[in-house]
Amino acid sequence: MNEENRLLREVLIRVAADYNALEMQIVQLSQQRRRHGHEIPRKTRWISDGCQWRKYGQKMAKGNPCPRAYYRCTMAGGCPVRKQVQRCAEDRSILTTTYEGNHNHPLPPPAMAMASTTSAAASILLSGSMPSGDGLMGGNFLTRTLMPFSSGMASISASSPFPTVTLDLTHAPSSNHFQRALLPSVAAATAANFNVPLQALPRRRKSSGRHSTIKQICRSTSLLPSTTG
DNA sequence: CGGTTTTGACCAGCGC
DNA sequence: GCGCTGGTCAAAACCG
Ligand SMILES: [Zn+2]
Repeated sequence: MNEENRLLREVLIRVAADYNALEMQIVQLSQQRRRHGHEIPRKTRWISDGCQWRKYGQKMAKGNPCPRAYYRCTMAGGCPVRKQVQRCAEDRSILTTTYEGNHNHPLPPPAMAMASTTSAAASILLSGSMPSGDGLMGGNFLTRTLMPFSSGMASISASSPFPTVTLDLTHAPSSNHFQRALLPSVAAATAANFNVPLQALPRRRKSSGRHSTIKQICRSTSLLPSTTG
């Protein structure tokens, strides 16, 4: 266990390093373009999750004055990813975003890089510490995994029935870039390790079929007004 | 003009 | 079976 933890730590540190490098590259590139007058258009600008979302519904919660919005990924035809966003009633600054399913198409480069690395980390973890008896994630070991990484800025917990990851970024620091990269990473990791055979449900309406689900609870620092996110 | 948001209708589950 | 409720459709409005 200790050995695995050490290994995991190294992997995570590596992830962090990769992310830092990528972010630096992005910043440099954007600055260069700004210098050259080639400002990145709003449309193709970086989106919160790295994907384009189309809103397809909104419902008012019964006892809450905060509506719930439903989005669908429009980056590729037939991308089964859905997303629903809900604001907390009392604390308007808290958003709860729920992603369901995994993308059908490649993600943007930074997210992809992070995703692959994170996936590798999760893979190592699974093969190493998991007794592989139940085949599913055995409790909170993903939590422990990403704990040193987050160290108070995010907590990850998983539930058994089907891949469900809950990120609580309520008190995250100013680096919300990190969140943007972390989210698709976790998504891809769960997709890679808990590859559920999509079970061709004939257009079921309810009962969010067997997909990996990711809940993200975060404060809306400046993230909320993201138009398509 | 194309794509997205808005917004009421609609429809399937589910509890009673 | 009935009505409530949450999720989705689709047409119109909206916007760059
Ligand atoms: Zn997608």
